[in-house]
Formats: sequence, structure tokens, C-alpha cells
Amino acid sequence: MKCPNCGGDELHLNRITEAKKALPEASKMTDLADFYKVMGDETRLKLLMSLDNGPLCVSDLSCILNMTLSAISHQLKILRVAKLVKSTKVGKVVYYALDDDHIKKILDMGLEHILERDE
Amino acid sequence: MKCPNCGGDELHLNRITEAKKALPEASKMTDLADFYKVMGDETRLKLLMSLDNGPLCVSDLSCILNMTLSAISHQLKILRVAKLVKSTKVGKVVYYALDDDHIKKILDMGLEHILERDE
DNA sequence: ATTATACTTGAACAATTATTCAATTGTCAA
DNA sequence: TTGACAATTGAATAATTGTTCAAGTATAAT
Repeated sequence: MKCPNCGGDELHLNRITEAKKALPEASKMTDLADFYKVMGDETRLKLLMSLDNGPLCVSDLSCILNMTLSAISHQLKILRVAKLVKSTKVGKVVYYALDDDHIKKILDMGLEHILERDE
Repeated sequence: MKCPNCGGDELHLNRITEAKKALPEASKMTDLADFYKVMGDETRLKLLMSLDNGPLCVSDLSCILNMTLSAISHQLKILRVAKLVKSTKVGKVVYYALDDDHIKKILDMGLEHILERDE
């Protein structure tokens, strides 16, 4: 039996079928890629890090990142849709917070990896 | 004293300066964003997951993902530069493997988050 | 009611990026 | 040496994406 894609031999095929089986569901892969994609932007990462010590309003975040309200709002929407942050409106002010502290753990783990890597 | 950016009051300023101090170094933020950016692609994520159970050559990976050698090679290069995978050449064949098992832990944590989230 | 504030939204633009295609390198076998 | 195979590379293309700008809500204050 030969690999229909590249013509490889039996052993080659075994490795392939095994690796294929070990892969998570296709839809889960897409979800995971999307999750990392949302984190893979400096602005959004700064927003998440800023919210790490408690809720902040959009103006606060705009000051912290030194970016326009519009830019911040656009990025907050992406974070909101991805369920990484939640928002509550108090009068005219909208407060944003991390959706749960699982997010915080993931952030810390990534940061730890970066720090270790650069030693 | 007033916020030079949006004209907010004292309390507002306190929250801002505190959040700013808590933020990691700018260069670390960039590195972390870049790290997630590399993971935030379905093809690269599949490559990493495929290598989870041991090294595979480029042809194997091409079969597993059902994509051209060229496309795979381009993505492997990105993973290599980002130090997520390493490669060793044996004759004509180049084997790729996860750079360390810290990567595996991060992958698992992300996947766990996705699974929990969708319950 | 009118005005100001806090934020959101949609369109547009520039920049980035994933894949394809064609050409090329490096290694082994005949 | 010649040919075949594994993999890499660079340029081109199409698609995605982050920010800006201008206009629009919603809420509070006068």
C-alpha cells in the first residue's frame, strides 16, 4: 500500500495514520487557532494585561495604551466576541473586565514561556 | 491634575498609572504577541499537534495536513524561526520535532480552554 | 430641548500574510 | 555524470486585518 499523496511506503503510512488519529477534531483546531489569533495582537494583549488587576473603562484603556477611543473600542469588540472580556454599562461609562481568570492563567503561562526562552 | 489624553480626573489617573506600571516591558509584550501570532494559524497549529507524538519528516506532514510540500515548508520555517520546532537532516530527509515540551504544555492548556468554554 | 460626554460603528486604506507556482539546492542511486 | 527525490526558496496573488476618520447611539447635565 502506498500513500496516495506522496507515494511513501508502509512505515511512512503508519506514522501518518497514527498522527492523524491523534489530532483533535477539525472544528476544535479552528477554534484554538482563532483563540490564539485573538491573543496574537499587541494591542489586544495590552488590553488584556491592563484588565488583569480589575475592570477599567474604555477611556482608561485609551489613556493606558495611548490610542484613540475608536481603535480601542474596535479591539474590545473582538475580545468581547471571543469571550475574553465582558462589559457592563454604568451610566455613560462602559467597564470592561476579563471574562474569567482562566484567561489570566493562560496569559501568565505564555509570558513565562517568553521569559524562560530569552534567558 | 488632569489626564492629558482624555481629560479624566484624579481617580481615573490613579487607575491608569497603576495599570501602566503593572504592564510587562514593551519588548516582552511584542514577543508574547508574536508568539501567539505564530500559534494563531490553523496550519501551524496542526503541524505542532502532529509533532506532539514524535518527529516527522516534511513529506509525512504534507500527507497528514493534505497540503503541498511548499506550503508546509514555508510554515515550518516560521515555526523554526520562532523556535517552536527544530529540524535534523538525515540523508535527503528532514525531520521536524517540537523544540521542547514546554510548547506541548501551552498547546494543551489552550485546547483545554476551548473544550471548557464550549460546554 | 439642547448640549456634552462616553462609546460604538461602518467604510476606507495600508499593511501583513498564507498559498501557489516555478525554479533551485542538496543528497542518494544507477 | 545523470537522473530522481526531498526539501527550500522567492515572487506573485488573494485574502485578512488594524487603524483612522466621520458619523451615529445612548446617557447625563444644564
